Amino acid sequence: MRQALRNWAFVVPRPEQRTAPSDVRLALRWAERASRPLTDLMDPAVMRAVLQALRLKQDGTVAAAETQRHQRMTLVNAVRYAIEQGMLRGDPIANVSWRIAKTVKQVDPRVVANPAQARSLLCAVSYVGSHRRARGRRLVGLFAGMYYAGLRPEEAVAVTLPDCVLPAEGWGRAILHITRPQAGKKWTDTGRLHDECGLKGRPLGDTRPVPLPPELVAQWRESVLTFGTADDGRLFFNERGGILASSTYDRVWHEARELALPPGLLSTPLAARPYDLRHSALSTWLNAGVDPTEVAERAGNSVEVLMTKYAKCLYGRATIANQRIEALLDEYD
DNA sequence: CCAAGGACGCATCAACCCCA
DNA sequence: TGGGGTTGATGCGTCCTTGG
Repeated sequence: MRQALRNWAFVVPRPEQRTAPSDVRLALRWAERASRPLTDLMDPAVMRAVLQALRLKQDGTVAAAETQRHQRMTLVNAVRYAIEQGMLRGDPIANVSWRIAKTVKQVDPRVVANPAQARSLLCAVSYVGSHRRARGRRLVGLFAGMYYAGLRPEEAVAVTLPDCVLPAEGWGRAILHITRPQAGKKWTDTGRLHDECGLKGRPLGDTRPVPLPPELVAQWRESVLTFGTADDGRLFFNERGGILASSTYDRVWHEARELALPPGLLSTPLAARPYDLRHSALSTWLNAGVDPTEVAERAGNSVEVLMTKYAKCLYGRATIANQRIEALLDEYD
């Protein structure tokens, strides 16, 4: 739905003020008046021009392949609906031969940070912002959770103290069950910036236990001691105790990157985005020889996706496999 | 294997808040 | 009261599962 509404931006003139429901009606009426007849789409030349236009962004430059795909998807759905309503006789898109832009499906190995780089990045996070307001210090644990436990950002943002087992020594555990995807105030049921829903691709109420390495447990314990938790028990929160917006931690991350990385690495894709910490975590585990089934379980995705997505990052696995086979054969020598 | 579909993330600028 | 610190809104981009 959000995607569909987004595409109205191509039709509706950008409003100077917030769009109230009555304005939507006005906009739809305007679109009706300003549009060409639907049947014009049956002319392949017109259809081709429409497809061509969907390749561009509002500023006129070519959009990313995934974005092009989404724009086209929305059009295909609209056309299907028109056919269903008897407003079009045939499928105008089928008449136009059109190649969909190729998209990259694998993780770029250059984004993966090694443990030393990850540690210095996390350390740098604590130096971001003033010490008193602690813009960075408050978020060290958030990023640590993405790196040491492979959490997705929206999972890390939602972690609460009651869901964690944080022993003084050794491994801990967190039970993930809700996430806080950022949707925008206009689109949530509650009218707040974030929605509350179940884990990605799973029914509401489903949970995923995630083991927490000792280094992370220590980090989170310290965070709770220093900053406490939000009213609802969340470990990480903004200055006013609210849910962290992606723009908030993204800014901190970029400042930390500038502090931690030498100029030569700063311009590379190395850990460019917070999500790359998760990529780093998963590829590190796989290369350490952890069973892919176990990695997939901890990460919360399927083995198939895991292995195809991280194919380019798996340079150490063949060696490990060879060693294991050799050891097994030696045993029976 | 690949396209579809939906959910989520990131960049950037505007707006707001807080404190000296 | 002004300016730095911080969060919010929005358009574009990515991740990942499903189903043919």
